[in-house]
Order: sequence, then structure tokens, then C-alpha cells
Amino acid sequence: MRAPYGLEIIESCLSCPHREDRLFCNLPPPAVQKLAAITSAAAYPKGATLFVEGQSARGVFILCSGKVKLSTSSADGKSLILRISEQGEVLGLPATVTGKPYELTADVIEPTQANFISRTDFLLFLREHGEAALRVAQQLGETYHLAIAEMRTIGLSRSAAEKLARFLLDLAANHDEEKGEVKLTLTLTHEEIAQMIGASRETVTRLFADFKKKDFLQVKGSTLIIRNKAGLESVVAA
Amino acid sequence: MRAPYGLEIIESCLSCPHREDRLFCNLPPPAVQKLAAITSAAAYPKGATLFVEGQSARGVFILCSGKVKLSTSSADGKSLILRISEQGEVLGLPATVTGKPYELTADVIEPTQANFISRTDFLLFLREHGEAALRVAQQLGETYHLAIAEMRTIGLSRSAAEKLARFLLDLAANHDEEKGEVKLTLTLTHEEIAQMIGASRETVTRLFADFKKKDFLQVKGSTLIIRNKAGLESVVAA
DNA sequence: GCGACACTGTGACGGCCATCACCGCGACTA
DNA sequence: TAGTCGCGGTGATGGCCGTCACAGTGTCGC
Repeated sequence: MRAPYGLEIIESCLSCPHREDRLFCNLPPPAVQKLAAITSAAAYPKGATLFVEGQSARGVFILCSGKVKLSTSSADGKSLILRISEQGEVLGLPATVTGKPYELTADVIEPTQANFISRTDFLLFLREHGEAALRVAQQLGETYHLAIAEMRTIGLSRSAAEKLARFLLDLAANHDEEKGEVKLTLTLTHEEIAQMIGASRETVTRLFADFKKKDFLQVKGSTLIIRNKAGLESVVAA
Repeated sequence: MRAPYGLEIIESCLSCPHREDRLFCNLPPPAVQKLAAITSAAAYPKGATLFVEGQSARGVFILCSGKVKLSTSSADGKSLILRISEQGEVLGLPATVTGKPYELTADVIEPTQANFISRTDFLLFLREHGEAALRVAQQLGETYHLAIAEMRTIGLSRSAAEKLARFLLDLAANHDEEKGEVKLTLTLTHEEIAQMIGASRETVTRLFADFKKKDFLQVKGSTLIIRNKAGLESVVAA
């Protein structure tokens, strides 16, 4: 574990191609200028923490690159990973607009560049630019959708196998398929996958072995090939 | 089971005191007028369905009175209840702003009056009234918070007892305490509670018996008295 | 090359809880 | 007043999987 707040500002991220992605693409020029003025860029090393559950909301982070883990944890140390955010996503939005504390913890798991906008600046900006507020609402709606989807995999599964199958199929849905196989790189450890689906590390290991034996998938280093999507679907349907 | 769409428009709900609650209180007069113009009121009997998971988003429902169950279900018939909405809440907001299908199913469990605003009217209204869009964003943020909270109780608990205790404590948090006791009416069946915490009906029954035996709580009809909050908290902490 | 460390893999054990099966009870209907 | 239906309550059973313990494996720093 590195120092949780070890962060260095290395360069402006204004040239970042995803700066306005999803959230603020196609806004009128004055709005974009205003936005650029209140945005500050920073780079965060692996292990850094953008914000912590329970902390009062300071503002939003827009990811330019890297990966950030969003999780919540209980008093006894168990933690539940909601999702891994990638470039273009906006973190801390619900807490920032409602004024409540951050509901999740955001940990950097791959070196990340992000733009930060402070809560007061952000709210002022939204008040002045109604169309941006609508974008924010849409973004929040999407985030909500993702949360519900995660809930379904955790809450509606009878067995751990079902949860893992659902998780893998969700992953596969975001990648292209060729010759009936889906190839993707999975940088998560078994431990982390376990925390995403609400299971123990050992069961994840065992289930992977099981799925490999049934030839549903194949693993080489961090490359995962899903060879038999129908097989996984049958696990879910069971 | 009643007819799923058996609904009758009985009277205008414009006098409903919660018409603009949470979402649109304190908007400027012209906005309120416009809002009233695009709003239509209806009453729904117990058993009616406002919308179904997967259905394309028609618009939003603002509850004036009654109770509505929000749930999602899997192919094999298992269902997971996210929450029970009451007066003042807005349903279908995420789907309506994003344009994706409804992610949940909304069933009326107590006779309900609600205002409906169609998606096209609603989006037009938001585009014209930026401050309303900001309100919507805040509302969505709150909804997201609730979803995360639900997720924590389901995903972070080791045992069913812990989940039920968390659930009861959440309930208690919304009611006043006197003499160390919290008294509330619980209209949910054991079956429904089970679906809320991701357990089976029988375990809920057994856990209630267990909690009663330990004198954590007391049940009389649909009245629930939590006698020992600390006891429940110790179950959670375990 | 050699600890140190993080991660994966595997066996044994035990407890929780889902499931099945059944009963009693109250409400509502005919 | 019998019949039905939804709901609550309870016992028996079995299996999943969490937990503990420990053994490999790969990577890194030095």
C-alpha cells in the first residue's frame, strides 16, 4: 500500500481527449470555457485515494485515463466493490449534487489522470448552465442503472457460481465477440472479483477452476477468453 | 392478483399537498404553471402496476399518497425488492431522463394517487427550466444513495440475521424514539421482507422468533416495537 | 540468488440457511 | 359453515460455501 494521498500534479490534462466525454460534450462554447476555467488536472499513482466513504463531498473527478475502484466497506473490514471506473467517467457526482457525504471510496488501481472540479464551482456552473444540469441528470441516471445491474447480480443469484457467471457475462457484453469467443484482459485479482460478487476468494478460485474444466473459459496471465458463453448462461439460468 | 393495469382516473390531484414536494418546490411561478399543465393525475388500486422492468420509459410518476413497491426479478421468478416508495417520491426518473427502459417494476401495494408526466413533456420542461434540471439531478443523487444503502445491507452481511437487523435498524432510523423504544407499523409480509434482504421466507420467520425471544422486539399485528436497538446493533457488529 | 510478498490453488470441516413438507390460523366468499 | 387462500410457524435434511491452514508460483528488490 502506498501513501493514500500521494499525488503529484504533473501536467495539464486539458488536452485529454475525454475531458468532456459523456458529461459535457457539445455544450455551447462559453460553457466549455467556463468549465475549463474551474477545472484542475492532477495525476494519481496506483494506491492513491480520490475520496473516502463518509467524507464530505469536495467535488467531482472526471477520469481522463487509468482505473479507479469504487467500493464500500463495513466496520469489520469486509468490503464490497461496486465497479471499476475507466476513462470518461465522472466520480463523486451524486454526493456533490446532493451535498451528502461520498457514499463510496475511490481507490486508484492503475495510474490515473483526472480533472477535478470543486463542489461550489460545480454547483454554480450548473445553475448558470441548465443544459449542463440536464447532462448531469442523465449521467446520474446511467450510474443508477449500473448500480441496479450490480444489485441484480448480487441479490438475485442463488449460488456463487451464478454470481460469477453473471459477472463474466457482464464483462463479455462490453467486448467484441469473434468466432464465438470473447477475449478480454482482466486485471482484477481473485480477491477483488470475490469482493465484487460477494463471495470468498477461495470460492472464486475454485469456480474458475471449475469453469476452466468445463471449457467455458480459458486463462493466460491476465488474458481471459470466454469460449462458451452459452455454458455460462446455462449456469445463470439454473 | 388484480388486473395489472386496472386504473381509474378519479379526480384531479392538483390539490395534493405533495405535488411539488422534494422535486419542484420553490420553482418560479411560470415554471410551476407549465408543470401543472403537463401533469395528469390518476388513482391506482392495490395491485396495479405503474411500470414494468424492461418497458421503455413513458414518463415519471410523482406519488401523492399510497405505497409502491419497487422491485426487480430474475427469469426464474425470484424477485428482489429495492424499496417501498411513499408520498412525495418520484418514480421512473432515471429511466425517463436517460431514455433507457425502466430498470425496476413498480407495483402498488396501498391505494395510490400519483401525478404522471410524459417523457417528452418532461424533457422539454427540463430543457426550458434549468433550475428544475438541477433539482432532478439532486433527486437522482438521493435515489442513488438509497440504492447504495440497500446494497450495503445485502452485500456486506455475513448472515441473514445481520441483514434483518440492518433492515430493522434502517426502519427505526426513520421513526421517532421514545423511552428507548421505537414503535412503527410494518405492512410488509415475511415474504416481502425476505425479498428485501435476500433471504427465504422461512428464515425471516425464524429470525423474528429469535429476536422476539431475545426481547429485541415485539410484534402485535402490524405494529412492531423495537425494544432493544443496542441488541440489534450487536447482531450487526458480529 | 534469496528473502519477502502477493497471489493462486487445494484439502478438511462445519455451520448456516434454502428447500421441502406440513399444520394452524384468520379473512373472505359463497 | 364449509371452502379457499394468503400468511405465519416449525421440523428435517442436505448442500453450498465461508473459514482455516498450508503449499506452490511468480515477481520484485537487493
